[in-house]
Amino acid sequence: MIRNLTEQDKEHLQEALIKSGQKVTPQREAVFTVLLAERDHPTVDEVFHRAREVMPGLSLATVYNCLETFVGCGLVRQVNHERESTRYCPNLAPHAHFRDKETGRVHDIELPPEVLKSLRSILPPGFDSEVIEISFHGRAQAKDHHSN
Amino acid sequence: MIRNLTEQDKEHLQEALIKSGQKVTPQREAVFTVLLAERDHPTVDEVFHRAREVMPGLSLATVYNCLETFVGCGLVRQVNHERESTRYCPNLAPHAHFRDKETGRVHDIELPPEVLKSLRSILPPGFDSEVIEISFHGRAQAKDHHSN
DNA sequence: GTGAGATTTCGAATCATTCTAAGTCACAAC
DNA sequence: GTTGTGACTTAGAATGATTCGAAATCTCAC
Ligand SMILES: [Mn+2]
Ligand SMILES: [Mn+2]
Ligand SMILES: [Zn+2]
Ligand SMILES: [Zn+2]
Repeated sequence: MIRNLTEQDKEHLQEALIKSGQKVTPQREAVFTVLLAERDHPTVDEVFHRAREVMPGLSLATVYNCLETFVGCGLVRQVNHERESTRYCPNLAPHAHFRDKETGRVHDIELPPEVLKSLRSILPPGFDSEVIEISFHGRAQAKDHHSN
Repeated sequence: MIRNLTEQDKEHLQEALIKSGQKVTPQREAVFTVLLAERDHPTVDEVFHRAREVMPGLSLATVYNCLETFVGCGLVRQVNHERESTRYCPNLAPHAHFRDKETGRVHDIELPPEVLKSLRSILPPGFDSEVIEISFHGRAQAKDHHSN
């Protein structure tokens, strides 16, 4: 289920952590591994339970800490939908999120550069945006449970 | 500070409530009045304190109830930014939100139909979205504190 | 005016997240 | 090799926005 990190992913993790003056720890590796294993935007609690299977002593606080660290060094994004638990996404390409009303599942939606550009263009002069979050909410036909 | 509702706004409120089988109450009128008075996307707590000035016995639970009712009958929208308290917006035109990193203020950003359309177009077949939320986060030059 | 149902109110409960403080660990300096 | 330092992890308590439960009050059709 939870495969190990590829060499490439391991380097990605190491580089990002070390570049921001932080250490590579077994807990961070385990949490990062969980995030990359499935692209289903897990909650903290879901990450916690998955990571525990491979590292039984891991604490919930540490999962919170790891995820915060990853967000801080740009390894993952937080995804919020209304008042639900925060979810985490390791997809660094620009994309929107679609939350399926029925299943609760969150899907990545590719965001072409020209659409991103047209979105930025609606900002009046003086508004300078660093982050844009786009989220859809509705029904998705369940064609493929591996889709993201 | 808090003006009374115009006849038009009052009718809007009555119509929406009655259409969905609910009653017009003094509390609901007070909360709605507060929402329309300033377009600054207040939190529940802010609505509560403003409405209290005009109706001292009003309870926080009722403010939660009223706002939930209004969202249910389409009179206002909820606005969420990350993990912060939910804010409320009476602007029913399609628009995006811009949260100013420095002031915390939330501004409405007009959303032209063609941009909305280009956004919808990124959804793959089978994805049917009822709600799209777009939020920007960054710095805005404070030209006009009345802007929304 | 009455009664049924909706609404309001207060306080308690929930629950995701953050905080605190103590225990571990990695590793550099001596 | 011991020791010191700072970063990291851990368990549990605290926080705070929101929701729930139950009793009191109001509203409106009859
Ligand atoms: Mn689906
Ligand atoms: Mn501003
Ligand atoms: Zn994603
Ligand atoms: Zn708005």
